[in-house]
Amino acid sequence: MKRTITIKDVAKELSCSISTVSRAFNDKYDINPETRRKILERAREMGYTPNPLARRLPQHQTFLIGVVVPEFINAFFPRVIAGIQEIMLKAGYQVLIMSSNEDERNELEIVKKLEAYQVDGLIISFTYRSRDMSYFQSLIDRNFPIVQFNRVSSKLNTPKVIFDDYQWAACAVEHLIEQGNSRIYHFAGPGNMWVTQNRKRGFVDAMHKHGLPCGPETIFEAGIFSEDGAETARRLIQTGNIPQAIFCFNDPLAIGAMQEFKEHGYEIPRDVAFVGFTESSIARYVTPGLTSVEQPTQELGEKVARLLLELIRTHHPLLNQTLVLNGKLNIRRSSLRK
Amino acid sequence: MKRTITIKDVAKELSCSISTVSRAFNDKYDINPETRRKILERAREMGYTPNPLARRLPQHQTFLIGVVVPEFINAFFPRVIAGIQEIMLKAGYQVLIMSSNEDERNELEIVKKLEAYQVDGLIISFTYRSRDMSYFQSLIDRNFPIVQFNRVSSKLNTPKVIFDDYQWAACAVEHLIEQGNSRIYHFAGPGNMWVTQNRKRGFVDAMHKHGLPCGPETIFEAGIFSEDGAETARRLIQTGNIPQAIFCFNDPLAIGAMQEFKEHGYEIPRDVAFVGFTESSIARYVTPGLTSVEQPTQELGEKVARLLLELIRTHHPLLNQTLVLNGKLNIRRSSLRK
DNA sequence: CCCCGATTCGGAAACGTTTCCGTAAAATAA
DNA sequence: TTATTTTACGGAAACGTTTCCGAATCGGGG
Repeated sequence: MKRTITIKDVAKELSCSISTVSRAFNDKYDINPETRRKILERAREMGYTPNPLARRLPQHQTFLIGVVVPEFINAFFPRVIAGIQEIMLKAGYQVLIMSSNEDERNELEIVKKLEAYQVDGLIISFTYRSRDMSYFQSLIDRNFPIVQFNRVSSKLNTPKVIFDDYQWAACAVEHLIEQGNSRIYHFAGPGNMWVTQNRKRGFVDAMHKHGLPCGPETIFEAGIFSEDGAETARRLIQTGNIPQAIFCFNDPLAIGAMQEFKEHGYEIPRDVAFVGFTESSIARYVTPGLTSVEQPTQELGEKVARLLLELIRTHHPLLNQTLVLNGKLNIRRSSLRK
Repeated sequence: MKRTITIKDVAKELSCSISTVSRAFNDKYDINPETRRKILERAREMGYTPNPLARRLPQHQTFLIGVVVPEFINAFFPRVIAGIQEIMLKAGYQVLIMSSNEDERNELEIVKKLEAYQVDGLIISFTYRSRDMSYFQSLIDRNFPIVQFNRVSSKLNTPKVIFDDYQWAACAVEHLIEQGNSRIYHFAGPGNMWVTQNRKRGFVDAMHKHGLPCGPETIFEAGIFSEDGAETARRLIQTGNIPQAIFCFNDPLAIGAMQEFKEHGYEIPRDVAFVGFTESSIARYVTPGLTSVEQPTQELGEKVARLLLELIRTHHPLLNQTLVLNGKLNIRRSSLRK
């Protein structure tokens, strides 16, 4: 690698001081517009760009923000990240994306790395197992800007952006009820996840509201992957305990379960109807098409990004709100009893 | 944000010089193991971590590498990135992930940003429209370490890691031929992509080898998204020009086309058989399951990362090879005429 | 006891910027 | 004209490290 060309070279070339060159690039008042123009022009010719590393050192700002997600195999998080990038790039920030791979230890390490890299703020969606929040609490105590989304922890007092899981779970279940189903089961997500609780509450309350049974024997902690859905379906089939409809925590769960039922000769939606919760784009491509709650992923990302920017700027405690986003129910064949 | 604790604080606390503290952290020989131990211990107690920004300034190494991918909506690139991270993190590098969103202008801007951030190297997979390689050539001329993968440009003399598209396309087509199909069409990808050419050649050569017709009227430049597949299928259906089997450039194309055929009353694989090329994980969840070529995504990422590390270390021109990876054909119902 | 090499450490320059402070020149006011 | 403010710029410190160079200490061989 050749020696890169620095501010000194430009200063020497134009026989002026480095402070002047710096001022030209930072667009400060203390400079003649004419000289500024000249410097910028000549610098461009010389191929000079300020070294952001050195630049950030005295500035105590890195214009870097860290994003930690539990995975990006499913389409959900990548799309949120796309929304985040959209906003952040415009605001002059770079986004450091890291995946904890659903591993709490990884997660902590990554956050420490990001902290050591002096990121100006952090956007995080937790592992479904994350329990120990003490380190994050200490970060917050040190006034470090953090915004949570999707997989949030209620213990942490930061801005949060979540989807209204409760309402839309209820909506999905009511759709199943409207279709004439009364024996409805719920395949739930991992127990300690916030979203799991909310979707489960939505299920329970919707059932109660219509006077339908929904004891613990109708709720199964299935998990998060399609294999989990298949596994839980298999158990159901073995015991012969088949409901009319199943509301699933997410799409992979639903798709795994549907696959399993189909392989055992059940027809969907005739024998068992399904509703999922979209964290992927495959719902429309399975057969039959999977009715599913759609979340505004891109918008979610943008909201999160804007909140963090605001938090970095003002550190205003009033930002520690919980923003609840709306979605919609995409009705497809898997839930329709025509 | 409170003032962060620096090397000076540690030095003062232990009443030694900052150079000694620095040496302790950099594990250099010029230090008594005993003092080193003490310093490290006390520094940990004080909660000191070296500021990587400042650290990298005199070092002329950032331990940052940039990864530019055209998208990460499909599962393919995220998985490759997972492989890259795996290796890079172990080697002490951070990975800056950026998506060009299939936009050539974006791509160029991102690369310049990454360059300005002094990344130690670049891993890139090009936009399907990327044509102007002059800037990348200039980077290479300046001895900047670049590794290409998947969507590579043959104009650029760098290490490349690609999948053996030619061979596996041929393999996929031969599978269709073995199943008794003779009128086979190809839904190709965007024209200027390297991989498009290779998969197309695989198709053509396999057809020729078995004495089957494969003129230009059997090859359709469909695109890259499921909508493109649906669109192309629609055109075929309108003209009534239906082949026995279709070999698709990728899975989304195949899935979109299958959907379209199904909606028009065709049965798959009875009326039309399908084979795709996996850049996603949905092949097994559509109905019927989509026969598809599987690429070793994780391994690809790891190989790419190792090559870049080697390139950074040695700048050895011998590394400018093209690594060709192997895959496998996952046979599912969409192509089986039992 | 002296000299020399090895070991361990401190001082200071360097990395490429930004920014504070001061000053000369220019512009304005008296 | 002189006094005062404004404008434009240069010098230098600072940011938090690494690293070069030199010095002090120590041990051992002569």
